[in-house]
Amino acid sequence: MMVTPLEKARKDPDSMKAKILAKARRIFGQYGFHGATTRMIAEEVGIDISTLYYHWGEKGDLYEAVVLDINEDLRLKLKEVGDIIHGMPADKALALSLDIMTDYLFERPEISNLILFRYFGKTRDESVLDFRVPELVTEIARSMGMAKDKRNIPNPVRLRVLALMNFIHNFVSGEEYFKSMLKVDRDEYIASVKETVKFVLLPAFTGARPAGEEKR
Amino acid sequence: MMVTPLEKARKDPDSMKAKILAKARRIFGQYGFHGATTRMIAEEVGIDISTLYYHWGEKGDLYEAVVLDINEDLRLKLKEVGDIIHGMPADKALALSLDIMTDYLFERPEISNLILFRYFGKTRDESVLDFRVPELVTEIARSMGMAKDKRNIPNPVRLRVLALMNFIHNFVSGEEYFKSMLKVDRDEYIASVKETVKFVLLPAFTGARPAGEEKR
DNA sequence: TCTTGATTCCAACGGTTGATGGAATACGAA
DNA sequence: TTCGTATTCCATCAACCGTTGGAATCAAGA
Repeated sequence: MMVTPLEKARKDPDSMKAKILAKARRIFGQYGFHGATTRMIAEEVGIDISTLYYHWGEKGDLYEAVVLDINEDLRLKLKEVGDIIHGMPADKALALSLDIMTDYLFERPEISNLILFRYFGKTRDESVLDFRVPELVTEIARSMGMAKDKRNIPNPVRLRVLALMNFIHNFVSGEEYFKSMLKVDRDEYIASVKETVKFVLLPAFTGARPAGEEKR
Repeated sequence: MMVTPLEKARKDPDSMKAKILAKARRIFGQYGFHGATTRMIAEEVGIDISTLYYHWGEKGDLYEAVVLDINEDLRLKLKEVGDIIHGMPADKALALSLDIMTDYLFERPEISNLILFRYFGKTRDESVLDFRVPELVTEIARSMGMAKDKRNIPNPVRLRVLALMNFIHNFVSGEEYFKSMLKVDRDEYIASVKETVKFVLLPAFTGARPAGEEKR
């Protein structure tokens, strides 16, 4: 059984492979594929650039590993959330899921950054570093009970799930920009985001009215 | 009175300055600041790279011109929409605004791309190429009647307006990715996006229930 | 026609990037 | 110790980047 470098890194978080991967997540997340350089990453880890190449091969391969790594994190978290909300009424379940995921992503903004980069940016060479978004979308739709046939999620539902995920990603990735625009600190900002997320999403997805604002 | 290169280009759309600017919008939008190269832009226009430098100076200056150019387009369009919906009831006004802006942005996806790049990406050198988002947000909040005091928009309202704009930008910028995920063509995709936009946003912002889905 | 200025291209520059070969170093097995 | 393997660093490469000087070309007025 083949063990990939990524599996090794995830198994032993103290290994050099894992250290490089962790820094690479942050740098790629901040600057995107082209904006990040292998030298920046190596310097961040405190190693020579050739050590980085020794462990991860070329830049594109490291980037791919980062993408897969983040995918796996997200998958695990979604599963965890799915277990927590299991059996709850739909409106409570959604509100709680949104809060948990918002907190989680604010702790790991590279996840949101990288996913949005993947959606919106083109890479100069047309590599196909696939985020497993389709599977994640299916997973969410399933655990939120948004589709009757759990196997075949209809397109409108898919789009709504995407909208829901992106909604949070936007606020996480745009933190610096939006924070300075609103002139609030991080804690205030996160609280406001949670409020806004629920204000916009709950009515559409559960029929609940937001708490006493926007009189009809 | 000083006339900036940007003003010249906007005044005479057949000029070389304007041609370069138009291509630069698309390339910067697709690849971001670092992903785009001056050579790519020059090649797209069909000119030598030094001609580009003759007209626009260094890369950062061209990028700044692109940002300002797009800002102006967006401002004009928002004003136009503001006039159209003037006097309409809130729910009709919002629905119509969303449809118009969605169509508009799908015709000029570089706008959405560049705005999102600005939010989410860092540039290696910390230039402050400001999108006038705060002013645009104020403008929208005002014309949608989302704040009582038109001068001082409260933060929660600002965040909701941002959410509203980003909602559309996401689907416009992610077109390629999402289209292939849903396996639909462009027309179908745009129609679905419009539907989703209204499905999610109308309930929260106007209290309307989406048309006959999601029972209760 | 000659002149002048604006425009365009060719050729090249220094710096940075991704990437590699090979010499050191570390370290456990024998 | 000696060997062998895994790891790290130094030095360097070719390609590409942003940028510029200067020569050629064009357009229009004198």
